[in-house]
Amino acid sequence: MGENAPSKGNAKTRERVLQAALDVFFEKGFFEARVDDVMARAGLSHGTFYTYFKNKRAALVELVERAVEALYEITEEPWRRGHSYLSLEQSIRGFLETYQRHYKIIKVWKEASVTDAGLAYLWDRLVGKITSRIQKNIEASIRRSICRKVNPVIAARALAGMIEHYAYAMFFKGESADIGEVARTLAELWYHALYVQ
Amino acid sequence: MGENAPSKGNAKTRERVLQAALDVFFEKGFFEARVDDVMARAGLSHGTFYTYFKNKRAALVELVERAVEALYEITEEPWRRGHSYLSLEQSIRGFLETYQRHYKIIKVWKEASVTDAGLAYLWDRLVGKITSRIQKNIEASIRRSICRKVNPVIAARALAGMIEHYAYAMFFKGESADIGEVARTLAELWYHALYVQ
Amino acid sequence: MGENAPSKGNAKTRERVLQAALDVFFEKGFFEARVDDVMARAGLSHGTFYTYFKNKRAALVELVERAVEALYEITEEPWRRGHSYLSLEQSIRGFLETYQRHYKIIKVWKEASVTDAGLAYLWDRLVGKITSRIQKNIEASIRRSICRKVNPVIAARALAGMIEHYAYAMFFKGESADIGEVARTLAELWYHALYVQ
Amino acid sequence: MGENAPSKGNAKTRERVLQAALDVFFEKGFFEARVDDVMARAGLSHGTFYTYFKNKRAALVELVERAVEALYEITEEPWRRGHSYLSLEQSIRGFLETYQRHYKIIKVWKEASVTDAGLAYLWDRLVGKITSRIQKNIEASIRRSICRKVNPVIAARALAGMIEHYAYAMFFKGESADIGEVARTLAELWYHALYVQ
DNA sequence: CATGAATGAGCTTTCATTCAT
DNA sequence: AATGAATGAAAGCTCATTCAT
Repeated sequence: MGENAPSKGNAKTRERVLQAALDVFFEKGFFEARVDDVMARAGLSHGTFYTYFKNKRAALVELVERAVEALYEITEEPWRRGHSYLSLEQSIRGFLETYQRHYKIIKVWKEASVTDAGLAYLWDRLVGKITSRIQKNIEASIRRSICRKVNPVIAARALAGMIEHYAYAMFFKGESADIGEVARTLAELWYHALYVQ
Repeated sequence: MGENAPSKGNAKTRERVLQAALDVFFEKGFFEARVDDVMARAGLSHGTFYTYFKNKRAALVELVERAVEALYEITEEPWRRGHSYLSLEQSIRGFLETYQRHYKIIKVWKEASVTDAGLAYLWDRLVGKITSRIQKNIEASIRRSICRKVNPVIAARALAGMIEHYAYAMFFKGESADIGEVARTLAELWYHALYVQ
Repeated sequence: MGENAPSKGNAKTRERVLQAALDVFFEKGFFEARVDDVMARAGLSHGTFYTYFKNKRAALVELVERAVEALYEITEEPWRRGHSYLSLEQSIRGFLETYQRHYKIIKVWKEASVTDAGLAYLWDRLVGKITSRIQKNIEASIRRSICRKVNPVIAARALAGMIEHYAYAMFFKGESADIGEVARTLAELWYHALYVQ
Repeated sequence: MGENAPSKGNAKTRERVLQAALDVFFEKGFFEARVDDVMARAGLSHGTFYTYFKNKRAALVELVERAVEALYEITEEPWRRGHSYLSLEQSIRGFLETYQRHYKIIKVWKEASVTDAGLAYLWDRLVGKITSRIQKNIEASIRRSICRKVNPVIAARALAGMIEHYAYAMFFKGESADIGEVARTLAELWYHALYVQ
């Protein structure tokens, strides 16, 4: 990306603009959102936006980059603690909670990705990281014969996709919202899909 | 939607415009596509577009509505022939093939859905139809005790989402493309996720 | 230059826009002139400008290119008919008249050249063409010993510059405006500057 | 002009700003130069500019006014020592050297004059002073019959313009740069253009 | 029906200038 | 005196849509 902001201005104002941008992007949609709307929300003048960001996209990119860092935490811990159903449920729940914590930026991010290859790539890379971790897990399990002999590439993508898709539907389509039960059910499906018994 | 085109004009020309619209929307993206581009592709003048469609969106809606009809075929046949692994694999394969057959309009549709609630609703309704059918299937299976006792709403959404997500990634992100193997793996995951043994 | 206009639109309207552009550029100056001003003068809407020209500069370039063609006539005929004082006077008078005929675009052209290297180049090329013709003339005259032994490069530039400078001052600074007398005096200076007796 | 700077602030800082302004105006052109650029060059903050100058133009005007004083030296000495070819050559050479010594501000000045009547007037007044001195010289020479009977107003303007034009082309268009030879040739042309023998 | 010239609302961006600190 | 964040007027340009021919 690298087209980020001029390093001018006041850090607090910058924060104010970013927060306003996130809110407005989320509420009106990134494409519908006007720089004017953002700055009105921030209580600043239109021109000030350009003290901090090259353009509307640059503000989004900065928001996304911050989220990326936070979201990488998802790819770190989980799946480490064995392949028990329990650890799986905790991992899935963790994912859903992180997703929820960042749902505003995720919504805007995915919206913008539709016409912005750079942003789409960032998302795909994040998903890819998670997926390949799952894939390695499956491969190890197959080697240890505690898992069915499925194509690990396809299986990893399918199961990761199942979770991602559900999270999206749950938070943005207003579907079943009890994270606990969702995590339990998804973990159960996942567990039995792969593991014998 | 109800904002359909006046049924004026020559049917063949209308067809020509629609086909051009589909191609251009697919290639440039719906938002980037200009009415100009569409009509240049159709070999007609810019203004003629508005003889057939109220606006750019109306052409897309018409394309989507046609696809909806065709896509309902997915919701008809499958899952009917028992709950064998085999019928599942055939159903999934059928879904993937239908998805592939309509991939152009699906791509545009999903792209536009991001900022167009009406189009998003149409997709959700289609998915909902499939999902509720799956849900009923699961409920029946549970009743007949041939299936784990999972939350049928969540499970149906998750598994339907898994397939939909995979199809999207496969056709639009250029991932693993051997439909046969994909269908086999997805069916296997699904089958074991739900059915005992 | 080559960044000219879209080949769309009506030829008469294009002409109307160009004429309005020339007038407005001349009156307000190229930099001060707004596309709005031009189109108001043309009695057309703002947006229409962009049917015909990529931007403000493109309209100027088209005006300049037309002038260039006309101005090349200056470089064709003159200085051919011998080196008599009379032919010199006629040539200078011809130059001044042509300059006057195109004074509007010349003023705008020179103004814009200040910050536009492309336009400056076009003017320099035109002047260069005239100058090198004069230079060859001087060289020939020296060879035939009917002219003083001056550096022909410097002399040609100096004399061409003298005429160009005078034309500019005369038409834009409101100085002595009797073309006949000016041409006679300039010719006399030029003639004696070079030719013996 | 009369819009001069308030004589506030520290004289050394003022000097620093002016020097930076001259350099930046020269390098980027007056219109392209940003107050930001000037102050960055001066190693001062943007806002400080307005402690010393009312606006961007005021800084240029101050630079020009200083140059005007220095340039009036051109109008003082020369042409005094008789009408010999030698004194003429020395005068022209002196002009070229003075022009060269101030070439930075002259370039900017002439650039800005294109859209700034006040600055154009200052230049014209300077040129006018030189020209009228030449004119008087010619008139005296005609009275003493050592010079052809030309229109002294036109001749003075033409010859002064020739020198000015050449200086401009020489220093800003990168043409023939040996001042000695140029002065010699220009003096020769001028001398014979006017004086018999 | 087809045409394509004309429209104009609406967005993005720039930067000289101000002014509280 | 110096700072630099904030301002906001102003301009350029795009393109979906209209409508006279």
